[in-house]
Amino acid sequence: MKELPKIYDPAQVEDKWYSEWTAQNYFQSKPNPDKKPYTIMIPPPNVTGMLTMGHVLNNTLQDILVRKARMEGFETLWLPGTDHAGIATQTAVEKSLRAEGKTRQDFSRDEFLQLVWDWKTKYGGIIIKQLKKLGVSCDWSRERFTLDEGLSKAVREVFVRLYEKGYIYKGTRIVNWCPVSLTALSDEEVIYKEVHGHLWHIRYSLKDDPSRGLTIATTRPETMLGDSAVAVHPDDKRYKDFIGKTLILPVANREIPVIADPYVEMEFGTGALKITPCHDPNDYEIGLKHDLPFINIFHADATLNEKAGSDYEGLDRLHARKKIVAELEKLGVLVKVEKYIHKVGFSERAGVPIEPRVSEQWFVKMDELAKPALKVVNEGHIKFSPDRWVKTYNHWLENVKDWCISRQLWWGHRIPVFTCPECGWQNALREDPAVCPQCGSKKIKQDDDVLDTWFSSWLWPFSTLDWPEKNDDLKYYYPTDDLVTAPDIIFFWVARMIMAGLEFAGDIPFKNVYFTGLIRDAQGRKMSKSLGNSPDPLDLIDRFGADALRFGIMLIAPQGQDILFDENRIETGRNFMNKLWNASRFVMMNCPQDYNFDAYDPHSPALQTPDRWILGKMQAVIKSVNSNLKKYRFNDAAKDIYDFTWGYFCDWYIELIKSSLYGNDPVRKESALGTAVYVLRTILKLLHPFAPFITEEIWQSVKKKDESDIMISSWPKSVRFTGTDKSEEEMKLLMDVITAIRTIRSEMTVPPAKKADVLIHGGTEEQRRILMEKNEYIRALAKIDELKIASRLEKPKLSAAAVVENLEIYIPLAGLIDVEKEQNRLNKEIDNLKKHLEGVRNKLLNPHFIAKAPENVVQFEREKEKSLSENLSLLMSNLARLDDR
RNA sequence: GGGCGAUUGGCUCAGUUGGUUAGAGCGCUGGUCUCACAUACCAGAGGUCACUGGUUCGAAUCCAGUAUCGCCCA
Repeated sequence: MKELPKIYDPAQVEDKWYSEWTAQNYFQSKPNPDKKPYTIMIPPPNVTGMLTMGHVLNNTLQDILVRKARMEGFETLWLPGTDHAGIATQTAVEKSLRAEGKTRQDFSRDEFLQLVWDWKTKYGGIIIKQLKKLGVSCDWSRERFTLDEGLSKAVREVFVRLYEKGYIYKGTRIVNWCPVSLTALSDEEVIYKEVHGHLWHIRYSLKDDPSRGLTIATTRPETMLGDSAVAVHPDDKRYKDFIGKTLILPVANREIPVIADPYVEMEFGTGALKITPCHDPNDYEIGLKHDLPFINIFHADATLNEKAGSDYEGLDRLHARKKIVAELEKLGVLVKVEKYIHKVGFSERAGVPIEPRVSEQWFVKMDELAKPALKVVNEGHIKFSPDRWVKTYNHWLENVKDWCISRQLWWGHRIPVFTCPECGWQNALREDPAVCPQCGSKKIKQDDDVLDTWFSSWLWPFSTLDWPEKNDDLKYYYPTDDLVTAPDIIFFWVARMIMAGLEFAGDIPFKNVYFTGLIRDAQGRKMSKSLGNSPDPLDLIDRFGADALRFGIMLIAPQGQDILFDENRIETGRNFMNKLWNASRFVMMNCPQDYNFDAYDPHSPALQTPDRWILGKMQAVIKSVNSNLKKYRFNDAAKDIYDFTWGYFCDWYIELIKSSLYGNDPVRKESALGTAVYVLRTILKLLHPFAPFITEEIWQSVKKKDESDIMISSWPKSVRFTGTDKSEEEMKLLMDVITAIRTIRSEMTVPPAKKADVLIHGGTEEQRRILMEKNEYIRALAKIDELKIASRLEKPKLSAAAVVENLEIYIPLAGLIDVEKEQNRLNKEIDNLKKHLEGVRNKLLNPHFIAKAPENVVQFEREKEKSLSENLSLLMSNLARLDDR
């Protein structure tokens, strides 16, 4: 037998097994009519992204589901891939160009795209490599990318179908504009953050009577250069006679009307609202309604343009704001400045405030797509877990707005709409035309914009299976089974995938959605690059091992709750792996060279009480792990395995069997060793989805001759063994007695090396029989020299006492006993019992309780009362006799 | 403004159908390098379950309200 190191070193093991599994093609899946499929599509990370703790959580969860399904005999496909992350990737490339003093406009579109592809090749593989470090069992032969040929074909097909159906249209609208990325964004890409700003109160005076005027309140004074009106509520008595009059806009000195609109909130600010139709979505609506002029004062990069006047042209938003506030002050029209906290929309990617901008964009009509998507979730065809997310989903879909899908970028799927400048023909096409289909002009031109990245992601569950091509894969794997994702992309992605699945693939894209929590730092803050509070998972893997990271995260990932990350959770994971390693080392050290792993029979009558007991506990843990995983209670399943392995198998069972292993009885030795191996093998299987590497490594030493690797082995089944109930009872008594003796020893500070004598008396004949029969376990685990068990024994002088289930336990401690200490100990125990007993008696004295509580509960309390009072009197008499020296 | 979630030892969290003295890990205290493991072992201390009311024989658990914190939407 090879001597194993005392400390488990994951670095020696993890990469080795990953290469082995890959070499064996274990992750690869092919449609197999003899097996049921189990499919998960990975939420594709950004191709140029780096692995975050969120990815670790999300992908570990998927790997657990997938590895378990594989062991259960499903034809398992976990399909991986990445998305092209339009804005993020293009921004990254442009940034690197800027470092060389260049912009994308210095290149042709094709040249620039080549640069992005180069960039993708250089950095694109990183996150995939990182995922492999984590141990995920994806079918890499099927890895997809949202911009690859097949997926692009799907995107184009979908666009054309929607266009032909009239669901895609082009329109001039006010949209969310990112002044850094210089593109439109969808509503979902805007994040609202609380900002400490100001509310400036500015007086606009009447043209006809400058002594009178209206005071408006605004958070963005610089936009007043684009004002077209001031609106008041039609019922607002204060302003009734202003309606229809003309105001002079300060600084710009333009004339603007006062209009009435019920949209204005009378209570907010001054009740008078400046209307800037080009720079606020609500003002835009009012502008349309009242046919106001639209004055755009911003360039695309949110610097002011010539319409803002020569004093302001070229300034950015914030400089213009400062300047105009100073000017208003000088003019004496700045009435008041209040501090004001309000929400401002920021660009999700660039992190700057978005600037509403009127522009021509492409939209998808959503209302018809939303209806069936609502239905399948509300009728339970797709289940959300936790199910409270259904409400959020419903709310969004019931109020869904049209989706702005055009982006003013180059990196992405170019919108397949072609226009002929000669004859005005326009259409969306599946193939690029050489000439205008109508007039034959060669000047036919494709739209310049690309599609929102999510316009490819929403097709992911079927585009990855080569839709629109009809093939066996699609038929076999679609609909997929589980989707694991974070709730922050429920609108971006989950809802849209459901719509797309129903509309294009003709069925739901998945049956279950599990929403993970978000990982936060130990102070509860979101992990972010700017805070620098996000640990690098690769660094954690280096230090603790992937298994420890995975298991540690699973232990702290309660269902659907946010997770506060703390490194010592990963330490707990590492310690557990080490514990398992050493327990396995112990078992193997006791296996003879030629040990036959096939010979063991868990039903053998030769098995001892501890053997049957641990088999019973194992039984329970298999059941519990199964039921918890079914309910997506990953942390509970992890804890089941942890508690069983550490708390029962290591702390008790291994200690209990040492006497058998080191003893001379071959039958007992065989039973103990066989059971230990059998239980260990089961632990490894149960743990394998959580900690694939270490379990595979250990498995090689305990597998049977004809068995292969653990990752393709079979999932443990619940089997009933005989005699587990009886062994459970006996073991409980044994463990209680051992713990009681240990407690006395510890509290009386009997040195662990010193063996003590113990006398046990009282109790029932059956109890004494059990203790007699198993006395060697008590001797070994409680470190006892002489053990006497009888119905009546005299309490030795100078001894400490404990009571367990009406058995009295005495430990003679001549020379060691501290009478006062023992007195305190007994008194404390007596107080405890008294308090408990009082509660029980109060219940029993309550006639309503006796009358209304179920019979078994009443009976239970009666029995409790009996045993508590007996224990109490035994302890009290021991206390009384303490002075007998 | 609307919705969702959280509040349980010093910290982070379990507690599933209301019923045993509310559990765990970390931290803390005392003792052990005991021949698998000091990344360990043994023992212990520590909680009026945010607050107020209600339902019930019985509430951490169900209901209503309040407070604080967080998230989403407008």
